[in-house]
Amino acid sequence: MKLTTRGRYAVTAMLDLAIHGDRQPITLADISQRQEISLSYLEQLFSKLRREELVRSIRGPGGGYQLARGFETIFVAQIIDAVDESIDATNCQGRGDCNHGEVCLTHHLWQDLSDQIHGFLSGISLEDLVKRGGFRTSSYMAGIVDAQPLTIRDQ
Amino acid sequence: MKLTTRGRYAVTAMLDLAIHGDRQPITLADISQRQEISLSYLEQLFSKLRREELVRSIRGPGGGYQLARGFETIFVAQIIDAVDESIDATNCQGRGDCNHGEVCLTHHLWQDLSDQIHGFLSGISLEDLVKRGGFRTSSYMAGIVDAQPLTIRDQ
DNA sequence: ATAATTCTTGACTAAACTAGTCGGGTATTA
DNA sequence: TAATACCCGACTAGTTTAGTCAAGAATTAT
Repeated sequence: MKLTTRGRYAVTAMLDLAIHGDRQPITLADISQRQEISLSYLEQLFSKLRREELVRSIRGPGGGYQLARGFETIFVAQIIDAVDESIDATNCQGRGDCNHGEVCLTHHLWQDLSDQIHGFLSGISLEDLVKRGGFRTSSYMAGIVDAQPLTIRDQ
Repeated sequence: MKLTTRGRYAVTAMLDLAIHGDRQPITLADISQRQEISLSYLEQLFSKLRREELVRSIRGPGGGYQLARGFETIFVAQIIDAVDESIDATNCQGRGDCNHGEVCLTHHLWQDLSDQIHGFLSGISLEDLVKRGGFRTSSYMAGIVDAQPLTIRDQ
């Protein structure tokens, strides 16, 4: 798993679909305008989302994209996994040869963290996001105060 | 907050200090050999760790680095914050102007995730890591099976 | 003193990645 | 047959990562 702006874009776009796409298909041009994401970039993302069967595409005039299944069965972790393909595992690749052929000192720590994050994001569906208007469990202000850039890279 | 291999290196190096440095100072050359991290790269990292007063340095022969305080009071989140300075908040910078001047659809979601991760890593001290030999709470095999690269970027 | 050791600092770099553009497709509908 | 909208691959500027290199300053041992 991996999480960059790309993943955020994908989740945002999927959420847009979930909100607006209950009847007719939604064009990427619409999503592009509403969410301020470049159209070409959206095309790249949706190519992956379609391959992972999270969305369905309909070509031609009146076409666009739809969720491939109910929004209560699509989870944030799945969306992120679809677009942020986790190419290389920099150090030990999940196997414990990070340090002189043995497991490195902090291997388990990152493993735990990985589990933690994956678990968290696997528990949040598009339905949750739609219904809670963004899924903040605690107060709004707490979020603003605590706001900081956040990045986690690699296995 | 931000988490890359740099953060992992830093935590690994600090853990090495916690394990080996209870009496005399430890040289970066030692850590470099034991943990297979480039010496020059370690120098960069420890420069930051020292500025954040997580370690103390002693120059000259017999010198090296020591933890600046007890290992039960140094937490993983602090180490990562020290080396992975979170320069830019790509989209809304923590303020809610991500989308047309309003908060973007998934703002709260990433906020929650950020809190989640920070909370998790703020609860783990070097002492925890030393005593549990890597801090795996669940079974070892579960970790191996679930092993995947993992990356989270930005606010 | 002076040599060896070890930290200290800054400039530089190859490789990778991100976010995005561009151009040319193909399917479908009006 | 023209317009719409998805589809796909190649290309790119900018940033970041992980690392090298070189010079210097403090401290200890001889």
